[in-house]
Amino acid sequence: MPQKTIDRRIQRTRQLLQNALSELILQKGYEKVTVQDVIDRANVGRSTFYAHFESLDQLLLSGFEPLRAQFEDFLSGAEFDHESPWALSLTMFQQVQKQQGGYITLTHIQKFLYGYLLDHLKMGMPKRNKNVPPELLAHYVASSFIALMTWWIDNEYPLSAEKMNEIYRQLVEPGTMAIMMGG
Amino acid sequence: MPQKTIDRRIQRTRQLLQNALSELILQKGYEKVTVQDVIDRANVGRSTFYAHFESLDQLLLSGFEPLRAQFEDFLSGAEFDHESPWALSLTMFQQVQKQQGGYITLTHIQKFLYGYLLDHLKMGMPKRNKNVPPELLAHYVASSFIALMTWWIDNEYPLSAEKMNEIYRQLVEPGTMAIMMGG
DNA sequence: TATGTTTCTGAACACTATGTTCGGTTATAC
DNA sequence: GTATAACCGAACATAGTGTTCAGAAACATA
Repeated sequence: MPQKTIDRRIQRTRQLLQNALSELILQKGYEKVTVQDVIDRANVGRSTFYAHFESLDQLLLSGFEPLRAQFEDFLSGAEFDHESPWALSLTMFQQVQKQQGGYITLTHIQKFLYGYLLDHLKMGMPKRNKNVPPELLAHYVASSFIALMTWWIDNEYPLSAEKMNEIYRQLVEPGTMAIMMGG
Repeated sequence: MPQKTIDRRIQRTRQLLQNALSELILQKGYEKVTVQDVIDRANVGRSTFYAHFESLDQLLLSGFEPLRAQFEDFLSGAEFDHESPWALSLTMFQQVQKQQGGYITLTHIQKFLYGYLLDHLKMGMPKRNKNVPPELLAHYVASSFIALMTWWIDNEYPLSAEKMNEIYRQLVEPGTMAIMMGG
């Protein structure tokens, strides 16, 4: 049973922590950020931090939640059941650029995407071709996507999302299709 | 001016530390290994560790050195100047499997490979096609390779190096060639 | 605006790890 | 055999983690 309203202090605290983490990640990279850094910058008590999150990872994930939920909705929507998995990529490029997600979250997107692709590949792939495990194919398609996304973010979005998506498909689709149709 | 012989104690200490690190990585993954773990298992004094390496990362890198040097030799050899970059991949699969390098070192291989590919792509690519930056192409080819390698290692080499190489080329070559020839 | 509840605070604590220092011990090269 | 270089390990300073708890502050609600 969800609360009607959430205590303003809670919202405030979480927001402060998330903002502090974001800024610190930009400054020195996630690996080097400590809980101490975050609570210092957010000006929040140590115990308060642990009352809300049990680790830095959790705090990071909590910020990613809206984006993740959005993708989940999108992926479970009926509209794409009969489309190929490729229909996803453009939206993903666009969403990531819009939200300026940063590549910190890409790991999570990758896992998510992998699971999705694996399902769809298992359905859509003929039984032949034991040669190439669907897990490998899904891993490749997801990894390639993340690779392009990483380059794109690192270089501060030098091309449009549409162009990136076009390149992605040009690169990945031919080889994948060939193998799926029975290499 | 390099030493004629290296003090046996030095060799012994470094070997012990490297072995200890390898074993610990297999047991619990690099991220969770501490200096304390390493010196305990190697049975080496704390100060001794720091006399040889200034961090765990350095110790890790030192173990990677032979493999890296080998690749460097290989890549700078004349024999492949007129071959396509694809000639590399099989050897790499084979080498990594032989040396049981583990994916810890893959980051370094990737950087290395990226530089190599970028050089060769800039040479071999017509001037047309400003659309797709060679940096992106090199990044993609290197990343895909690392992706397949990662999957292969994670799953404990379920396919032969030859088979992996074949799949890699089937997946990556068509799209890449199409773009290089002027997508 | 009074009240009971929830949240925040911050200091104290136990713990784990890092990296340095230094006097004493041991192995090695020659 | 001896000088030297490497090793040892305990002690120390530093820094981070995660927990606890009593008191202060903010909040929702009526």
